[in-house]
Amino acid sequence: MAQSEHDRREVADKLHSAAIHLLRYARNKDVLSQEGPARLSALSVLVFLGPMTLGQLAAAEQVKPPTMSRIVAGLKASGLAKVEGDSGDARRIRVSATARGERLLQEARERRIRLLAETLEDVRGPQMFILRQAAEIIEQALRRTK
Amino acid sequence: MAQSEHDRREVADKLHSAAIHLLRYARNKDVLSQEGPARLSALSVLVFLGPMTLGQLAAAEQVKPPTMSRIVAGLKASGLAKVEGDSGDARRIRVSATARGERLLQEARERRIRLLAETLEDVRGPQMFILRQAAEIIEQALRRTK
DNA sequence: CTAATTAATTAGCATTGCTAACGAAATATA
DNA sequence: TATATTTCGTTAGCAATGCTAATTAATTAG
Repeated sequence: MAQSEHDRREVADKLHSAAIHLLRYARNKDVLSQEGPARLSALSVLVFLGPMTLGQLAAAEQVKPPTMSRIVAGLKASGLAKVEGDSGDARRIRVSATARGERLLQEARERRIRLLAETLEDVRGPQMFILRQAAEIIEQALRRTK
Repeated sequence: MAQSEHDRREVADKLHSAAIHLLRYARNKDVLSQEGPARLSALSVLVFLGPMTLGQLAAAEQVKPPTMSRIVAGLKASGLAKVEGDSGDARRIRVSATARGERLLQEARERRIRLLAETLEDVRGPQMFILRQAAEIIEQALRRTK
């Protein structure tokens, strides 16, 4: 069954709106970590995907290298990430999360998730299943597009 | 059937991640409008909820008044919003979208939606239904929490 | 009529996005 | 091999967006 263009756009619009509202709500807790959203996001990439070069990190975060250069400098200054030279190519650097960075990220993540979970408190079993599937469908669709 | 705390957190985490990725992807097209995301978002509030004071707009966007003051100044400078004195309380201002603001917003919105709709191209009927329901469940849950 | 509150702005700071220009290192080519 | 090109990261400088503190003007309370 082919989906009509109209249906797809309507769902796209609703999803976009819901995503904005969900993140705006979750954002409030990130303030507690004393680190900005760009740094937390980059840190989470380092924690979950492991060490990588600055360019790879910039690509993963979809920002330009100069932007990531400053984000990494900030993480380094806060002791959340460390930077080593790449063995084999002296132009590259190897960025990785420190133990403190991993801890801080898990805490920030905990807070966000707890906040969102409270919001979902009244959502019942079948609806929870729908949400779980929806998240999976979205990620798959985005992966395909990339 | 009571949802376990563990399940709720897992779904919250997945939704958070999916929302981040979805918005990061959609963001790219907003560049075309030559207006930043904060201005487009404020403009959309004006377009869909109608004229309001600066304080109301700040509250709707969950930012502080000085931030909104500058956003409104930007919109005004671009001819996308206009500002009038409030009849009855000279401290207040009445902010509203101009015709050009409405047009630009619809165009930016169109681009975003079209981009996301393309991403959902391969999503079939039943899954589309899940996404539609998910968006609704999220909005409802957030409305209850607010 | 004064005092307190409220609405918006201004000033100043930090973060985060960009492009342009640069330096250093690696790779391709003549 | 020597030079040219490409690649990687940084620096400099701009704009947008978030904040708090302090100011101004208007309204409301006492």
